[in-house]
Amino acid sequence: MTKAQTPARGRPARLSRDDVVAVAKRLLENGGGEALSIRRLADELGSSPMSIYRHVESMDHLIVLVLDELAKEIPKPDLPDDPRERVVVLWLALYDCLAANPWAQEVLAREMSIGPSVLWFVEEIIKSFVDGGLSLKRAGQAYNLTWKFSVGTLMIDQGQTDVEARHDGPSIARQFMITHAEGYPTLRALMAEVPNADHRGRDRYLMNLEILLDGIANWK
Amino acid sequence: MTKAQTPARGRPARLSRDDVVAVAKRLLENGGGEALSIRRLADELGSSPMSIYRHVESMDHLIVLVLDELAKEIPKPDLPDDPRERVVVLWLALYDCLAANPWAQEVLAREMSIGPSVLWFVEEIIKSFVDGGLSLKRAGQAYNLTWKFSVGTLMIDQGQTDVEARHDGPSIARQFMITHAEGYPTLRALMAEVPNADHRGRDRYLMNLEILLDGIANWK
DNA sequence: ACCTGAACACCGTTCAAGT
DNA sequence: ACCTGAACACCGTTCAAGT
Repeated sequence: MTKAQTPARGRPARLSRDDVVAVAKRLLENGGGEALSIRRLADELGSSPMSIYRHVESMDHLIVLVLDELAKEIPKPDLPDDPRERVVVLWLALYDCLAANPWAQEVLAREMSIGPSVLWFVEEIIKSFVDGGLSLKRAGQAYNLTWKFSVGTLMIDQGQTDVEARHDGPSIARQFMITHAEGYPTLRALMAEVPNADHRGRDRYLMNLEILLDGIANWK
Repeated sequence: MTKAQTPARGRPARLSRDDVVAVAKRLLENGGGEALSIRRLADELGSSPMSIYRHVESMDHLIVLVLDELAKEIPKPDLPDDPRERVVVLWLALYDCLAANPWAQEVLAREMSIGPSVLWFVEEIIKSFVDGGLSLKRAGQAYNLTWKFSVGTLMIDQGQTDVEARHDGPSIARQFMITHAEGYPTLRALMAEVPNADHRGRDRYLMNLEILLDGIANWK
């Protein structure tokens, strides 16, 4: 009860950090990365921009807090006995959460960091790699590799979806590609054989993850 | 000579698209992603912000043009006979260019796209996968997988470096991690065994790429 | 202790006008 | 055809003052 020892003094707090973080999260959920700003947050809370800074240090700090709030909500999956299956199940849980919350990727790009609440997943993934036969150090490296691959996947897939939505149609980049493929026979053949190739989505993520795990299993 | 058929009319152009793109690139090289803005660009060119829009459609369009300018400069490596070695050499050339130009990753995160000038690399990588025994479709998928991994690597490594530079010291996220690792035995053991684990750099990228290629070679 | 208003130094983009 | 100035609707953050 250390808190009760300090008697209430000065103006009573109308806002709390939890309020600020909760509203920030709601703004992101409703309007994506662009919807979050200190000023809009203050509007939504009926306060002045500066009152936000009583409760969080900066925009960067706020982002870390919101990401952690999201991480808390990820349902912890049942863990199979087989270590490799466990890695797949754990990564799919993280993938599903991030894929369902595109704003999280946007803010991940702004401040590349994770809060304490994902540590359960990190712990279980590394442990699974160890159970699968890797040394502790190798398991850490394997975790790092799967993390890089997962972030790359989410960023690129979401980035493509965003660009398509903005220009309603294939992105500027894909148009460039189509227009300039003439000189490149393999590329042209590929575009002819699979013209609507789409490398996005959960199934493709799973397939690529399995390839990665094959490579890791083969580690010398 | 179609151009000469239109006689010069109206005010002569003081700016050109090439000028605009060149100065934008210089701003990025000197000051990173934050240094590029339409207004600063106009200042640097001695013009008003609006004159930029005569030569590029928007900020997004400008970013695509600057990235393509960078891609043009990537030296094309000598290609070994062995298809797998070829893939490694090609990806390392792309990695080296992007690792040497951190601003490119920042703008890659803003507008996820590539211009026509990287197509030579894409062509050669996909061709190498085909030469290595993959079907055309599989080769396209393999390219996409290595691209996702590469982008993830660059983003995360650079993101970590940025955050460390801003807070001069371990990032907020890493401090969270250290503080909260108590409940997680594997994590704690890993931090004790390799306290200064650094997963960044060219050697690690190469090592992970080889793991990926092992997994791809194992494709059923 | 907490909150506010005004200000600083910026953004991308649009509009109507100038040469 | 190309460029400009003024304006619109925003940013994050600092400072000094109010309750």
